[in-house]
Amino acid sequence: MENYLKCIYNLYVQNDTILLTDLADYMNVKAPSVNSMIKKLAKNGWVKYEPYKPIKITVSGKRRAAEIIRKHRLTEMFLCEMLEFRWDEVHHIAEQIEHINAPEFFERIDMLLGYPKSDPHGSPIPDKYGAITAQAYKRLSDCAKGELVTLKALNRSDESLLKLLTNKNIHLGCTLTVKEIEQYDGSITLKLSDKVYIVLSKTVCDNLMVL
Amino acid sequence: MENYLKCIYNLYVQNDTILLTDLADYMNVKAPSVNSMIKKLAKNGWVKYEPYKPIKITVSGKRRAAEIIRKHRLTEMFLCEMLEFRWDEVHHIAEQIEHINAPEFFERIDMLLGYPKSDPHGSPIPDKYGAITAQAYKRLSDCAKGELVTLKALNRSDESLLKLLTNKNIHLGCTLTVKEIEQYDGSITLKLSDKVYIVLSKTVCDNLMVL
DNA sequence: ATAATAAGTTAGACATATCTAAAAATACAA
DNA sequence: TTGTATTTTTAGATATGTCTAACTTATTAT
Ligand SMILES: [Mn+2]
Ligand SMILES: [Mn+2]
Ligand SMILES: [Mn+2]
Ligand SMILES: [Mn+2]
Repeated sequence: MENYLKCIYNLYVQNDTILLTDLADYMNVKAPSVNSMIKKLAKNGWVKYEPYKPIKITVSGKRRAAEIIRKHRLTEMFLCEMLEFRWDEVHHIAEQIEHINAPEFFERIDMLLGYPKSDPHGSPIPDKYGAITAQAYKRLSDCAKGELVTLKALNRSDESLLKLLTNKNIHLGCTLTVKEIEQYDGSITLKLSDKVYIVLSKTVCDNLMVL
Repeated sequence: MENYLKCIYNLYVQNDTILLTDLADYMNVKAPSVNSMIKKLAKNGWVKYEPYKPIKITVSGKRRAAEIIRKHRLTEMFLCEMLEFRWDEVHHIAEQIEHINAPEFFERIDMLLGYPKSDPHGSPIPDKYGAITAQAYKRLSDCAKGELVTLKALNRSDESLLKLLTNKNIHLGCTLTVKEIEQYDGSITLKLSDKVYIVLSKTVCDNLMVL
């Protein structure tokens, strides 16, 4: 249920109402599984369900989702900061630890980390009341030629994207100058440092959030 | 399955063969639940099962149990040492985290803690191959009048026992002198420090392992 | 040795979470 | 508007882990 709710929340951020089919795709289950789970979530008051209508997350659902996302992101931060994992190694562990029911545990982790505001991928960590501070970042792919920006967060942090970025020496906080934008496919040539130039595809740049 | 196996291991330490009924009691489930679970554990080669015979844990079962116990005890140690939880607060959290499937996670915790040999209750932490170093401690209740001993471990670490000890200022490593043994009920008067004398019941002393 | 008690097993139920196949409702498009 | 495609739902199966009630086997005591 927690994984469903988290997924619903993520889809909701992109689009107010959610198609059962999309949820099934993201969860890697079939439509009937989602259909029956949604009814349970609705019973808990976390989503609004009416037959044949798209799914809507409720206020209490958002709060509940934020709790789980908070645990996930605090865990990822803990793994990177305290246990020195790389940013591409933490997600699958956090995916498990986020379900641990022990508020004091996450409170202590939070304290130990000095109350971080974002996770190792730049995503905001909800506070313990479920409030998430919106980030005013823009896509690197929306930047103009000549702009100098700082990498602040990733949109989706698939392991393969993280590895690609690591290989190219790109990390949160690094500064990028847009040198060239290819009209044909939207790929961007960036200046990373003094003599280091790299080319990133549009697909990659869509997922890099900068300021 | 992991909780069953851990429980089987704990019972095995006390008694080579295990009664299904005892396991049911410890697991807080009914006999038919144990009966069906035992068959699954047997399929995995972790226990030997023959109808109407007592349960025997196999070598591979012991190794598997030790893995889980290792995760449990490392977690408890981490909670006390790094997150500053008290020894009576850690068990229920460890009971959950022991099921996390992420060997690298526990390796890092182990490293961060400096490869501890025992948990906050003095129980030995199995190494990553499942080997447990036996402890040569004796019960405080088996000590003679006049003996001076050090508290090394607890036999069973129920939250209520831990709280009782904390209230009386007794912790691992503290030295105790046996001053008086009451013939009637086996209760013991101990000298804790210069002018601090306390009385502990036989039941408590049975669970205090000393050297 | 027999009866009583304890321990273990089976059958059948329920809850959870998943699936496939088929049916129903809705949306879209010619 | 009418047919096609998409989305959602239902029915029925499978798997896991639990339960109660009833039955069987083993142990213990007289
Ligand atoms: Mn993640
Ligand atoms: Mn998860
Ligand atoms: Mn414990
Ligand atoms: Mn457990």
